[in-house]
Amino acid sequence: MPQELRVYNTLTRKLEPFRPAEPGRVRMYVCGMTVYDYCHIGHARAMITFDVVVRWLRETGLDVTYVRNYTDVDDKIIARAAEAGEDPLALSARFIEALDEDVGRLGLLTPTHQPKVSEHIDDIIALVERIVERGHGYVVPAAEGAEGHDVFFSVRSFPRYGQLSGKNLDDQRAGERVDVDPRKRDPADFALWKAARPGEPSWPSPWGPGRPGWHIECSAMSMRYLGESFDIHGGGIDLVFPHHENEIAQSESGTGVHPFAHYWMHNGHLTMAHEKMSKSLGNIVRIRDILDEVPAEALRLLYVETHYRSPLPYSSARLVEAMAALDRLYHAREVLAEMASRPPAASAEELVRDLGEPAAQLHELASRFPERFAEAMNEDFNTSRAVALVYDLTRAVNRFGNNKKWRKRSAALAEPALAAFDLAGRVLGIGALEPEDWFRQVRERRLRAMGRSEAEVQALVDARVEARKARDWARADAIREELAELGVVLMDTADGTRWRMRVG
RNA sequence: GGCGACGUACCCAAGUGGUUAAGGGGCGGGUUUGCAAAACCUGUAUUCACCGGUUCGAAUCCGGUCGUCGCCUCCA
Repeated sequence: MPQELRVYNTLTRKLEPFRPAEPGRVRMYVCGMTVYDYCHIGHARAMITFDVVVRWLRETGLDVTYVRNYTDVDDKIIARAAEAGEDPLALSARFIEALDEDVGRLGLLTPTHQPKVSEHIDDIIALVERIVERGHGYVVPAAEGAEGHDVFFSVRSFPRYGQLSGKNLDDQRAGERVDVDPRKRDPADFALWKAARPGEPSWPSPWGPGRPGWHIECSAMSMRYLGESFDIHGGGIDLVFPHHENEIAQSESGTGVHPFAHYWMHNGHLTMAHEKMSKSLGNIVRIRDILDEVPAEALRLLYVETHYRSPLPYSSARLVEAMAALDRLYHAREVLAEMASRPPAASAEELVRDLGEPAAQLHELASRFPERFAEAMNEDFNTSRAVALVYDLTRAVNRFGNNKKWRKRSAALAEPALAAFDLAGRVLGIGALEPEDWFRQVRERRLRAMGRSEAEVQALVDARVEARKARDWARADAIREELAELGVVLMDTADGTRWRMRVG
């Protein structure tokens, strides 16, 4: 490894050398989704960000335990279920299924553990009890309409409160926008346990029937699978406050162990026309809808082209650009496949000596790729730089491959280049497909959008081939025009006519 | 009001003290082609929002101005 991995830690606002508590082993928790609706492409950014993090950590040989939860007990779920007249847990189960489907289509790794709140109520109750016993939580009678008691966390009992988000309790204007619950000792106190109202899902507890507050589930579930102190805690930047701040406060108060998590990583938001994309603004694009339009790799590429901490302005035009770039990348992979299919005629060194600059450049870029890639990834997961390396290699391959004779004797040069693409594919999830699979995915989606069938296009292509054989250029060009209107791009090569769908 | 981030070419986006300011898309020119397409070559920022300052040297550090955005309330 050329250099040690450095990670930006929200807690210290600095790049820090990454050193897991147990050498060789990484424990990582990422806040997953509250499952009350279909996931949007902003959620996809968070999931892809941490997917790449896990992939890179594993690539460097670390044994990563990766936990991503489903929050399936929550006020919003209850509200949504009430509207639909559905059981809240049935509703969340439905959206967990949908989420899993999206995750599969995005090509995301399956986390080591995917705990659900509803299956960890005992852990949560036990943690709340510890917090209360240690004097950081207090029990108050339930609000009107509910029976039993609520339990609140006392932020003033935790001196480090505000450390993660850089907030000072005395500077906040709690209560300015929302009325403060008079039962709270401090406006910033938050619920650990909520007494149940009639009809709400509830579990028995020492404080009467109720359910967990919003933040406690992540504390309890991360401890269950990773212990009371672990390496990385991730999530969207919007979770820094209050969610993660509260997680730290309640976790460390309950266990007395510090730190709860060593490295806090937060991904920047996806924005829509300079606006945050969120359910409350109603400007959401669902993952599943986008994946009907473009292959998952296009979305992944769009995401990894920007550093994970920067805001990412989304637009469908950028998705088309990403597809254009992938077309070029897969062209290179086709060239490499052809090169590799021939028996090796010479060593890489001989080829470099005989074929000059294009061979030398290809050899240099391919053989040094792993080290440069590692350098980029080790700098706080600089996928932007890593992607640039892939493009550099892509160009070198295509340049070399423009010489048909060279292709036939250069298996030795193809090998390290293919290994480089494999590495990028494993870690970034781009360029990982077989070229024909990529072109097919684009073709299927575009044809569907145009309402055309492959056979229909093929018939026109065949007709044009006949016209060309007869040297009837006018007819051939007319057919090409017709195909162009369907978004079909033709390529007349020595081996015959091929066609592709235009990406945009 | 508090806290924080950002402003790099036509668009997107790396670079955060010192070789010619990565890379992608687009656009112009060329090679190739029956003509195209694809691919490749080449041109696209003497300059990094603006103004001061520190320094031998700054897109990079400091101060100010303008602008955009986020968090402080549910949010990936």
